[in-house]
Amino acid sequence: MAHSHDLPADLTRNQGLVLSALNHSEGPLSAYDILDKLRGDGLRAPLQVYRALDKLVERGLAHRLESLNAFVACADEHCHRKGLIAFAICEGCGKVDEFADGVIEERLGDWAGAKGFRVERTTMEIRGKCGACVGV
Amino acid sequence: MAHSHDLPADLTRNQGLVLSALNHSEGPLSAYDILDKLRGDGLRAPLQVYRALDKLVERGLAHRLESLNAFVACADEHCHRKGLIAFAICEGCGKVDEFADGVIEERLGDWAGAKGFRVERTTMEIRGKCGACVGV
DNA sequence: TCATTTATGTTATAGCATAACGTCACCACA
DNA sequence: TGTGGTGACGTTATGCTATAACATAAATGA
Repeated sequence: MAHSHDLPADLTRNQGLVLSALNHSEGPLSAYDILDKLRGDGLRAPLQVYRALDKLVERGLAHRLESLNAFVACADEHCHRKGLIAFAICEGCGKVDEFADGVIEERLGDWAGAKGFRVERTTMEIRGKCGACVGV
Repeated sequence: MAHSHDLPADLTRNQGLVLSALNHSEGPLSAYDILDKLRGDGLRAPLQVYRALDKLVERGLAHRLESLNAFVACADEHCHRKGLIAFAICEGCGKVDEFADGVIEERLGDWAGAKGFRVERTTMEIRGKCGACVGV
């Protein structure tokens, strides 16, 4: 759902515009979708959007969905969810649900420990139909 | 590691060429990487590669790595691994390790059940450094 | 002050993926 | 025998996603 929390005060203009576009969207947006929404605000080039997205993702204010090549605002109001986040993406309505699971993270850690693999980041994306769309 | 198992007999020429290219590669290949390797065998257009990849992925003989926009041969010799597969991608050497974890799958199922979400497929990709590359 | 860093704007280009068309080989079965 | 369906193939063109390279300007901090 589109939510209306205030943007962090220290965002730059472009970062603020991009985050705001994501916050007001019902679902994920591609960088080019965002650009189209923000042409009226003076943005002209993909790079302006990508640069803003980089910063937002870095700060955890937005997430990249690898399987869609698209971005969503972080669902957590105050945005400090740590560790592995999983996304459930509905193919019906396009909405994305975000959740964390300590057990999954732990299993992953076990596997990595056993293999000597140093985990830097993990993407976990579930595709399917959400409850509302299954009923149809 | 490049391995040398025989290809399934019922692959078409293009599918065989593409799978063979993946089998002989140390790491993931993009569709265009594959195309370049196979120009000598008569392939000319990206679509020829993408069509073959679609079939291979559908049959579980190859996997798509969403976070790389690239593809790998399935690591399982006889290729019938069912359910969720996780990939650990080394940023150092580029190699990909493939594993399955029943517990993770179960946790996912629990979450989905509680939400009424019908899971169709899941991608799980871990980025980091493999044991061999951490030491460096 | 002056050097460093960070954000910005712009053009051009690289890399990934599919649309839309036509052809051909194969196979089931009337 | 032939006829229709299916699935692979080949080709051209195009669209979507992402970054390189270069220039400018503003903020930071020793």
